[in-house]
Amino acid sequence: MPIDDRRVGDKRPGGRATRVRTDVLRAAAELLEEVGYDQVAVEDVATRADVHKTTVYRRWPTKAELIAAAVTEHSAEAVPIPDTGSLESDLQALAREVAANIGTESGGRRSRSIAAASAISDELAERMYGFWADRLGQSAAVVQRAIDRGELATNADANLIIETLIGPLWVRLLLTGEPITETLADRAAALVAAGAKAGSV
Amino acid sequence: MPIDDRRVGDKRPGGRATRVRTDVLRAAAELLEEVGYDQVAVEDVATRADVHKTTVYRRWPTKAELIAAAVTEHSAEAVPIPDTGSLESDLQALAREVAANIGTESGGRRSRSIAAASAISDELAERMYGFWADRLGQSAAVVQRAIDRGELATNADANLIIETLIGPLWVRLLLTGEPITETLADRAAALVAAGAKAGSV
DNA sequence: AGTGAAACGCAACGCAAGTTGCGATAAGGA
DNA sequence: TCCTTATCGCAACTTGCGTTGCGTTTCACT
Repeated sequence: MPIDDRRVGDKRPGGRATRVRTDVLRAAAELLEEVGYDQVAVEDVATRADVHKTTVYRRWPTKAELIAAAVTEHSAEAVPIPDTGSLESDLQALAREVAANIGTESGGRRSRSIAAASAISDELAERMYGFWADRLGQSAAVVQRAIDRGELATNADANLIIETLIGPLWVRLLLTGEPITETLADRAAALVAAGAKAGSV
Repeated sequence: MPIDDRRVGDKRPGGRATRVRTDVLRAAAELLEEVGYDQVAVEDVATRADVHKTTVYRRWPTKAELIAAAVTEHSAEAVPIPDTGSLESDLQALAREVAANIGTESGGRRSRSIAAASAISDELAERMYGFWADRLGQSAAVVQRAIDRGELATNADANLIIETLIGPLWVRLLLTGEPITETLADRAAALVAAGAKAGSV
């Protein structure tokens, strides 16, 4: 259970406590993208945030908690859900978005660390699961709109379609290590869109 | 670079050295499936294998190397590539196979640890990439056969199709944590098969 | 059987992660 | 402004991973 439950609206929203919190999370996110989860030392995070090691450990009991907090803080920012008018282009936009996020050197390192979190501890895994279920659930809206437009049958599996769309990107990131390009995103989107439509006939 | 380059045909294939090797790798694989990567202590592996901690460290310089060796040893065993006569059923068989491997409690823990390896060190990641590239490359044969049969266009992207097939399974394992069932495998196979055929028109 | 080389067991060590107690400081309200 | 409380800095400590040196055992080959 994270000690860090400070949010906007708490007792001291604008004081030192909040500044320390944001500084530490930012430093953690930076280091994560630079060297990867395993190479991140909590003490280095503290140093970069101009804070003492003890302070970090008091807020986030373990390195895993700290990284999880930093990642969710960063990723919770913007989740643009495309609405271009057709399933193909919506899926393409989604896939390109994911590819842009995990396809870069730093983004890849960050994303790999996220995935690795589920292997660290079951408790941490649960937190990440909730995060992703929510995020993919939001993306599923494009499928629902396609159903509403009559592009897909009413029984189309929105979750499966989204999971299958981003699947090859994550497989490349975590398993084969092959490059994650915009072209790949486009092809995956075309493949999944075609399959979804064909399957819903 | 792993010290462990002993193979069948080496200097002392039947002696203590080989027994130690197999015992340690088996113990490591067991513990990995029981508690997950992060909770595996090298000393515990040594104890379970009735071997001293030092011996393990001499063969495998780091915990990551040890786990990687244990995993590849286990996974390199059987890779049945289905050949049922149609793309749909071949993809279904492949997906079911993967689902059976990563869908169980222990298999899931093992697979998560494999994926986490790419976040541990770049060197270790390279090893795993090679392993998976080879494995998925073998699976791509079913797509090639479909092309040969005329089910798919000659320019069908075999790698993409395989990556998209297993994608949703791995996404569930690593991101959303949702159950990985045979039904899911069947649906993913149907979706990808339909998409591959539609896209190749 | 004997012999050199390789591998193992054992104990001790170095090092970094994570913890704890206490004094100092900053925030919010009277 | 003053006072209470929460938070931080600091230093010392504990713990466990990974390492090293050395004596002992086992293997493969005469």
